[in-house]
Amino acid sequence: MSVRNDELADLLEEFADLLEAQDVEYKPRAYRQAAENVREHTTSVADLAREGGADAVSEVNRVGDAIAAKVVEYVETGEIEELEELRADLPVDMAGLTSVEGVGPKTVGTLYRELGVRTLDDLETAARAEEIREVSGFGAKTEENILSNVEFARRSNERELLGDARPLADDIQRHFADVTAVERCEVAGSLRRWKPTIGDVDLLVASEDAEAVVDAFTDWEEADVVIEAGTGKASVRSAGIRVDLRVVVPEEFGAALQYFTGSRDHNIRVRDRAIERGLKVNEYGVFDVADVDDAEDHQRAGERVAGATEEEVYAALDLPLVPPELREDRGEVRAAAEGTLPDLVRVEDVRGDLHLHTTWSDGRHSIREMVEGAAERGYDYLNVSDHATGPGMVGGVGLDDDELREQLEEIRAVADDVDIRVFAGVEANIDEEGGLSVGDDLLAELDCVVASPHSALDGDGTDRLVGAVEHPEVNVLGHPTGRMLNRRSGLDFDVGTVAAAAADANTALEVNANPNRLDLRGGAVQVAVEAGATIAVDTDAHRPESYDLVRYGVHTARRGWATADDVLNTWSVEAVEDFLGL
DNA sequence: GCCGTTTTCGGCCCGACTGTTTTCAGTCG
Repeated sequence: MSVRNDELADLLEEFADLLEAQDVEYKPRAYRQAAENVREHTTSVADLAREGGADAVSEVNRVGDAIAAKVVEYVETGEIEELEELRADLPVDMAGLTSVEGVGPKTVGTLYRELGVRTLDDLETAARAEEIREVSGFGAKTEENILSNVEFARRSNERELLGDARPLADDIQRHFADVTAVERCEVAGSLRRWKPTIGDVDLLVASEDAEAVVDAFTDWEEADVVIEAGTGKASVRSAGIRVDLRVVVPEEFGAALQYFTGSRDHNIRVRDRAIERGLKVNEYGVFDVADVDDAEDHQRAGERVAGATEEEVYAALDLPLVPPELREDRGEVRAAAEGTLPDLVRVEDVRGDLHLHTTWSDGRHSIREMVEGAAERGYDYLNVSDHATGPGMVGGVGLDDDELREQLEEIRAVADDVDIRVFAGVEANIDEEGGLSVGDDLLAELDCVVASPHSALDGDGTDRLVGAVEHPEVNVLGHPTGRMLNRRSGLDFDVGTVAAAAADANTALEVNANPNRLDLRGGAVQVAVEAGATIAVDTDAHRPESYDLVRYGVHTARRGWATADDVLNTWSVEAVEDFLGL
């Protein structure tokens, strides 16, 4: 059983928290940065450990010899001796306790030493017994805050889905559109980079009247709780999601937007480039500090050369604007400097959807309604791809070959009746050996075959997925890992291997736009595109309104550096027919 | 513990906010 990157990253974060609770300096940051890079690494770090040892693991950004050795130790033995010692000194549910708003590693350490608090339950009990306020450095207010935040922490110990957070951000942007003090309002942070899950919603507003903006923010009808409200920033919770607002003056808006969009590693690259040019970049602007004695004297030291817009911030560093989706320190600053940033696919480039369902399987609408919905969006084509029966299909949802033949007739009948091209397809199931759940003769009759894994969604799926993409009748590999965000992590597989096979076999790899999936993820798309594979961005719609989810898929593809040329369903009908061998 | 096209040693981002302090610590982003 392989160890997932997430699991390794969680361990390293626990390491960081335990060290921080002991007042160790600098190491916690090192472990945290290593954890983040392990989590985001596009291949299995455990495999690196097994195949190349500590040397291979230390190739991961911000992972050095010491942490690499610990990763190898964990992969080989299932534990890390030093971590076990730290846990013995501070035997607490660190992740659970620090998930309480306002409770960090140091607080955890103090409350364990003073009150023996080890779990969320202990924390709640101590707060109710009014014991926490007796501890030096704590008071009644802190105790009340802990008590009110424990319950929330218990309910939501996971990150928010992009698909939940983005509509909330859309709503507050509409709210701010009517506030005269707001000159500009943009989403920042990981939400602006369209990460599949986010910690909170970051909003940035340009205004000369910060107080009025903060007031309008806390008055927002969707704000359930005001967490804090200062003169230049404020935080509320809405629908269980934390929303952070920052207000800046217009001439610093671009610099602040760049700064708060991140990622941190991207910003470090940008800052390094500034330093090379005798410039300083921070959230207030770009400053020429070549003639300044002490550039660190104050935040706005030197002559301001940029700040009002992001374009001018990047331009001051001789760079074009880097699209937010690329700001992950995966080579984008170098590409920008060399003028080789990709011309990323856009939502409006999409001309059809190749994966959707109807009442024939588990969809909510008829073939005709799904076709008309696509036509209303202005699509040129769509592929009706209901579930076939087979492994992973429960409750009689999937169609057997006879039913699929029957459905084929109805698809052809509807197709003859409408102006857009309707492909007859299926979503077949990939079994554990990489075979399909539909007969080859029927597959050959269909226009566009989507093959997806729906069962046995753990372990290494490389061979299985290669088998599927090499099947001569398969055109699209649907949601390749089968992951469900916050619920299951899905198959592990070597993206490069599957993508190379897919490129050879003329099979597209799907970015499933459903916000619970976003599968492939951006990092994998980047590897796939580099390997020459074609991408399909599909919504897996079960109703016409779900076609709107396509934006999540497109932005995920953008996170993978995909251009419109890389994405099958931005092509013309004729080009898609050619790809499908029709 | 990590990192380096000025460093293989000596630095590590830092400001806002809150609550507890009576000058600051912890958390968060």
